[in-house]
Parts: sequence; structure tokens; C-alpha cells
Amino acid sequence: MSSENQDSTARELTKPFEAAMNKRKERWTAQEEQKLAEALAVHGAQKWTSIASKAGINRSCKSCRLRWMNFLSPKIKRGNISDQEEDLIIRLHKHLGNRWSLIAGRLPGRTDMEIKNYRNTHLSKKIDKQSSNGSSSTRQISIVD
DNA sequence: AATGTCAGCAACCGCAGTTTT
DNA sequence: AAAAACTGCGGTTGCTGACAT
Repeated sequence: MSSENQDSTARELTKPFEAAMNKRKERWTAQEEQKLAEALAVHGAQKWTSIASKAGINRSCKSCRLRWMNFLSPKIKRGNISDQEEDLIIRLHKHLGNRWSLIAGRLPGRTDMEIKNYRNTHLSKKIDKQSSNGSSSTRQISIVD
């Protein structure tokens, strides 16, 4: 039992090293998220370069910012994309192109990454189908600022 | 039950723009 | 004005779970 625990502990300890060596993607743990949230509560969501060290986690400033912006921020709205939102994404993408952050700005609670992923996975299929059926049926769209 | 394949999500990287020194 | 540091964005890719064989 104890040897098994030691083994698992050793594996945990070597994970960052392995990640660095193999460029593996390390998922965020609840502990890391909590430490980051605490550091941000104290120091604010600024100066990302120093947040990681202040939080005491082995992550880059970019990684911390990304995690906060896309998952931990209270502004984030998790859940399925509604039909309305989907329609808006399609229209905005036609209008703006791959300006995901701009599109996200029009969708409260949604992030650029979420929209980018959604477009690249769900909508690309739909659009492929539509284009293969003949794109002449596409609606005329007017974007109102 | 085991293995292979695929789709979706999440993380990282490189670059460009902005701000600070 | 120039260099350095920081921030934000978009593209790419690895990981995981679900489904098929």
C-alpha cells in the first residue's frame, strides 16, 4: 500500500519534469485553480508575469491568464451554445472573419476559445454540409452594431 | 473484452501590438 | 526615441472519452 502511494507520489512529482521534457499538456488541478484564484483575489488580475510565482504554481504567466480568462473568471457562462448564439456566431464570423475575440465580445459570457472551438468543430460540419448542398440558399444577413 | 478511430475540448506556441522604463 | 517587458490573439496540437469494430 505505502509503496503504491510512494509510486504515485513519485509520478506526481515527476509530472512537471516530464511535461517539460515531452511538451505534454498538463491539465489544471483544482489545487492549482484555487491557488491562482487566491493570488488573483489578493493581487488582482494584472501583472500576470508575477501571478504564477505569487500563487506558487508551476505555470507560465500565459497559462495562468488563459485559465482565468477562459474558465475561472466569474463572467464566464458555461453550458451549451443556444441556437440564437449559434446563429449570431455564424453571422459575426461571416462579417468579421476569424476575429474570435471580437465575436466573443458580442456574446456575453462566452470566450474566444470557446467560440473558436465551437466554430471549428460543430459549425464547420454544418457549413460543409450547406456548401455541399449548394450555398446559394444562404440567407442575406445584416449586422447591426 | 480489447483495440482502433474519431470528435471535442483544453493547453501551448509564436507572433504582433501595446505599455513601461 | 529605443529597448524591454507585458498582454492578447489566432493557430495548432495533444489528451480524453465515446463509439465502432
